[in-house]
Amino acid sequence: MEQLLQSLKIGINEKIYVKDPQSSALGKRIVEESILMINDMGFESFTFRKLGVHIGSNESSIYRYFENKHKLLLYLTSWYWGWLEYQLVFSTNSIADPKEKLQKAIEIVTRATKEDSAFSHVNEVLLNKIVINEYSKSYLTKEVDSENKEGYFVIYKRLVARISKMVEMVDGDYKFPSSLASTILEGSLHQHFLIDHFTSLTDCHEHLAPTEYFTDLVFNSLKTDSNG
Amino acid sequence: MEQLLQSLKIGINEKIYVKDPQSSALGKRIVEESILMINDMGFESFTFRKLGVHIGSNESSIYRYFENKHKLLLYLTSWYWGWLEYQLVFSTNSIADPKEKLQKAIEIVTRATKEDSAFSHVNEVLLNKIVINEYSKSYLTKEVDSENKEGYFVIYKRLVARISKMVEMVDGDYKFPSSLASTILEGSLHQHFLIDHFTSLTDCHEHLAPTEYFTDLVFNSLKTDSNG
DNA sequence: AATATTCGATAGTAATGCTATTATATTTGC
DNA sequence: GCAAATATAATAGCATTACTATCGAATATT
Repeated sequence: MEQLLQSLKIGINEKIYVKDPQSSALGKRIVEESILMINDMGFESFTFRKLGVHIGSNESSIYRYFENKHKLLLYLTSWYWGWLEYQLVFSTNSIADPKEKLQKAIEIVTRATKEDSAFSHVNEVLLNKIVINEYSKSYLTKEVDSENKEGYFVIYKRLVARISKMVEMVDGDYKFPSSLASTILEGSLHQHFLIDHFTSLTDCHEHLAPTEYFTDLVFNSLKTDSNG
Repeated sequence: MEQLLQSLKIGINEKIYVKDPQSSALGKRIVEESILMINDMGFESFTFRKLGVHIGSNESSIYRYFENKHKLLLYLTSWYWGWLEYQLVFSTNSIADPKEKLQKAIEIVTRATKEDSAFSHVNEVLLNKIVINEYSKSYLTKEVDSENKEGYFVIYKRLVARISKMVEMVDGDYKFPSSLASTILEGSLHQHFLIDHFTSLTDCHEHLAPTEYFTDLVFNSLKTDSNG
């Protein structure tokens, strides 16, 4: 696993960046430190000027990598979904039984990221928190449609499509495989947010994870050989 | 219904505004026109200066009603949830059968707002769109916890609690009533967003509304007299 | 008629979100 | 080992944003 991950490069739409941040030390620092800063101060307060000061570099240098902070957020979240997709494919690949496969998929995408895999400059634990707190801001904009056309959300869409297909493999008659898949992904982020800030709005907590909730939700919705 | 609605005043936490916008003509115009503008240009591009120009009033006058545009968003969304709560209570009040009651509740909170009830200066159709596109920005901030303590989200929380209780009335053994309730509310906003911008991520559309999806999801999760 | 209250107008400030230019490193290709 | 290409740093500048403060005029209240 480690070796595989060492050589993993997540393919991100080239239009998202001006210059590939993976291509230089400064680019990597921008990604690395922006994750820490956005996590600490939130996306709204985060600016390229502050990032420049933080990494001892210049604001204008950062603009050579990303047009603006919105694009940086698109980059970071794309990276996260690509990373998650990789884990999903890797972990479910060898599972033949559709139910078991879907169960594993739910587990992968709904669990909290607990360990930084240390194979890159990206801190996945913090990035997971950024995705929970900031992802929806990347698409809740007036530019969604044009950015969608440009392919800025392909990785996320592919991930939903993969889960949707797994749902179909379990129950070909189910009417809402895509809605269910998007509910799992987006709903999981939401439940994790609720655990942190609105405990009264969720039943999930440390010992009853979102994974249990979504597993229950999904397998009660699908007719399987054993229960239908 | 009309008469009841005429006299309806949605009780919004006084800390959200500096001066009650319902208390003056200017206040009402601020609310009224901000809904149109946020809908047109999105919350990010919307500013008090632009609103001032739009309503032929002064920026500083708007600040006498709301500290900043974030508070205005909190006000608008609170108003929306209060309005929805009213409809929920009104429509489910007389229903005795728990399943039927829950079914009705799902219908109320997941449907798209299609008509402006015309009893106030608030355009509910546009406000519904604002909630779909902007609501999560009101809580995905670094200030959530303190604002939650101040009671800025009470209406929304009460709405989730109401639905959660209805779920419990249908199946007292179900382990995730609050998570399910929050999934219905938040997931519904998300499905409506997907219908508008990411059709491949949802199975819902004009003739298969989110209501059908969530009804299916909920009643498959709950053990009821008839199916369990 | 006196007095609050409200509102409009103007001004000002620090920060944001950039862009442009120039100078200095650093890498690389020969 | 040197020149050319490229990358980065430093500085400046600009329009806009998100306010705050002050003052006077209009309006409502008693």
